[in-house]
Amino acid sequence: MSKAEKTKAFIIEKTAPVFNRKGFAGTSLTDLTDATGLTKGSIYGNFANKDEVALAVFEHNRQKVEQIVKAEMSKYTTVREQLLVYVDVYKNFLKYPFPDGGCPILNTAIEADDTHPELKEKAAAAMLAWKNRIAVLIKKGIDQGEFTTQDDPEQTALTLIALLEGAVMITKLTGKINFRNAIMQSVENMINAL
Amino acid sequence: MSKAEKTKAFIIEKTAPVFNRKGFAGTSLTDLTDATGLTKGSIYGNFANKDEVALAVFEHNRQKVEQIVKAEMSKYTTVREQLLVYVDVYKNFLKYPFPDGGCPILNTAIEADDTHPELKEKAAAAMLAWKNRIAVLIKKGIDQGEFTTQDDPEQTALTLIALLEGAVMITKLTGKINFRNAIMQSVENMINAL
DNA sequence: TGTAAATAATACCAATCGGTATAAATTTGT
DNA sequence: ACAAATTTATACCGATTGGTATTATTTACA
Repeated sequence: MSKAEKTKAFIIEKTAPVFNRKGFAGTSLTDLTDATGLTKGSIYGNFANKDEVALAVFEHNRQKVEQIVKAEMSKYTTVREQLLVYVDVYKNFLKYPFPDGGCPILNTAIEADDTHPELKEKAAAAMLAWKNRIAVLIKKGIDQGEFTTQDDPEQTALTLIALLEGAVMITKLTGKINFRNAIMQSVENMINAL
Repeated sequence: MSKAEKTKAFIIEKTAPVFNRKGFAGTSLTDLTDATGLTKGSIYGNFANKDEVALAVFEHNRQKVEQIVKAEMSKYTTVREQLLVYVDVYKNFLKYPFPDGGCPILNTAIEADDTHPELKEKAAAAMLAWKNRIAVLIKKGIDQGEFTTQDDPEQTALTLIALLEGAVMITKLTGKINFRNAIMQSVENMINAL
């Protein structure tokens, strides 16, 4: 890992929480220099522009969530237990190195959908991959005889994601942890009914 | 309605879609003058600053959604039909004068939660009011014997909102209308199971 | 270790940011 | 219709925006 690669990774790591909290438009180059302690010249020596930093940061945050879920899932064998990992991670995200500022897909989706095509595309791809991963898992559960549900796996996957992201949004907005617990209870019921 | 009041309403109406699409940080004063055809002086003669315009715009967009739902609900008598109005409105929002840029509560929640306390507070209040309205409606359904569910009305209300907002987010991000239909089917099933 | 190449810091750029003082134009109440 | 009050437009402010050319420093390789 060369010096440049290290610095690049350093910039991404330090600015990730800023972008995820303030959004792309709300994050200035001064925010980036403040967060890293580096100068503008140094940042622009490693990235072409603000967009490139933001895209790399999104990727970084996305992978962070993916890794947490993957690591937790590997602890379990049944599909049901593995699906319930999402409930645990999104309910107790403080336990994990979850990205500061909340779910990056949700944050990016809302800000970028009308303003930043490149970021929107990245978030959309991440969303589709997420949906497919869950749908495949549910299909596996059905094929293996663990689930008896007649519902379409894709519909269930999308419903699950909507609930998780909705819960994150409502909880961050209102500050009511009970609200998250209530919604997560619904998710749990849904998974247990499969 | 004085001239000033008319202009104020005009500014709010014309800038509402801009704020709802671009967000607070992403909307500049130039955006406001472009959208209205007015000058900076004129806008600042009616509002103290950008924040005041944004707060008034949020209120405007919020009321727009509220009025649509209220008007639709008045067409029905059973609680179940009234709850299903949410499915119809959020599924076929193009049929209605729904705010350009999507659900203002969702948009404001995501952008303002870490950046703009005043806007966050407004969005949080709107969210709580929304949740209470649905919970009261469900309780009414139970008391009148229309619903037989044992579930906590507040939990159901929160789950419903999470699903609606999650569906909006996923659909806007991916552009897949089928995704919205799938999630809305789940909402419908949930309401019909009450 | 010396040197070429890559990286980082400095200093600067035009453009735009939110905001305001003042002047012009338009309402408003009489 | 007229004067007073209000509303709108003009012209400007300092600060900050994203970005860059140049200089200084460090790294990497022979």
